[in-house]
Amino acid sequence: MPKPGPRGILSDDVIVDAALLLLDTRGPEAMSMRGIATQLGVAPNALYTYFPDKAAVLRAVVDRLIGTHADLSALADSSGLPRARIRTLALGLRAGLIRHPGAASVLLGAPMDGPQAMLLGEHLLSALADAGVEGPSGARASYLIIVYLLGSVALEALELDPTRPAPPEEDRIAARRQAFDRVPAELFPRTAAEAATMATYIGTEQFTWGLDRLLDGLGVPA
Amino acid sequence: MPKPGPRGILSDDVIVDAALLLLDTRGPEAMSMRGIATQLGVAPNALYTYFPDKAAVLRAVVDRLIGTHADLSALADSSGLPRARIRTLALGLRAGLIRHPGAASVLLGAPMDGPQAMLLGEHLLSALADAGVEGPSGARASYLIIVYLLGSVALEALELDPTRPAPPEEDRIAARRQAFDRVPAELFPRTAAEAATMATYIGTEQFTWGLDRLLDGLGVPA
DNA sequence: ACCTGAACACCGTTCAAGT
DNA sequence: ACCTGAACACCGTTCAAGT
Repeated sequence: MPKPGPRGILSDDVIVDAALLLLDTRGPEAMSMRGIATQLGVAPNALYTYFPDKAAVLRAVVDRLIGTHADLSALADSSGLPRARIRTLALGLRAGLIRHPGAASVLLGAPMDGPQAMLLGEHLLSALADAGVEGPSGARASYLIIVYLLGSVALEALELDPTRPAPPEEDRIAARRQAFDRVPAELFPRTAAEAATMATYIGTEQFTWGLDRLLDGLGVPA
Repeated sequence: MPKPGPRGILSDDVIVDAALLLLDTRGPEAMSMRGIATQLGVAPNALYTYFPDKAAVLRAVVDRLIGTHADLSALADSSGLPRARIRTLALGLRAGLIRHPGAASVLLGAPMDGPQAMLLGEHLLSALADAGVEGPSGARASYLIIVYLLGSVALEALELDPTRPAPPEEDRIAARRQAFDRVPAELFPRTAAEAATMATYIGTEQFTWGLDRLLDGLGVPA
């Protein structure tokens, strides 16, 4: 326990690093102000020099996740087809976020108003405009895509253990299949009948299928 | 502080009632095991006779919210057009959930595997089948609609004060408009240009627009 | 400005005990 | 089976103080 005073260890970035490490290794509950401080070898209240409260730390974590996993260069590459660019962005961002099994509860618990989130929105509007979806429709469409992306990740993350890396997709689907096979067909006949498909709700395949239906509905040409 | 022993006050339902009351009046953070117990005039650990842990209470709260606000009778009424039935269900459920400003964080934090959620899924499959969306596509489509619904509510709830009833929609849109008017046009030109539409992201209008695009993409006839 | 020590008002959960 | 009292190991945040 050293004396008080500047030690030159802490910064916004270092605090977000420590928060993410805790999130990935020990889950969202471990991402506490006290936990982060301990991780950094610092008193709990030292963090309050850099962030006004825990909510501010969470917002910074959200922006970091988006900045790290949203491939804006692919989205911005105007030589590619707009639909392909949007698909690449969405599939990559989803995959990156799923790799942080505890991230979903943070993503939908803190507003996406950081600089990286704004940048993502800007590029998305641009790609949609290239696809002919412009003006108010473009704005609505970009929000719709974000809602779908975050909603998918959140629902999928509910079945993951936030304290460990996500298992291979086939294992997760097999686990779901077992769960749906136990659904009583007398009470829920249609659910039971589609148990095999229900099991593939999660995963890249369902996400891609839904994204394509969405882009169809938005009139983004294939 | 009475003596220990049965008092005939507690039950699963009464505990969920108290949890919802706290959620609506004092926000998700107030919905604690200790808070619920105090609300019921009972020792904190008394709840553990009825629920194994807090997560189980949250699952029960989620199922109650769905059961209360999902109008299954309208969805099941096979005399109506399938698309209209699905729209009525989705719009009603969204409106009901938004009325609990703190509910979103709970909805996407606990799995939707309760009996009311299963029943909703079953009816949704049925309405989609009536619209010609059957088999695996029907299963995928029903999940897509749920993702959109919950994602919308969650993102919209981020801007609400969970400790107070949601203000009128026009007030919320006006507040958003002011926020978007402050977006620097040099950094985010497209975002700034669409500020007026961005402000209407939230609300019934955006939700309805997105739902219709979704149903279009799913091939549900209008 | 940057950090510590100590404290305040909370958590979820468990364990032993009483009726 | 149903409930209490007391305790354990935690939280976020604030305040006064030291460098």
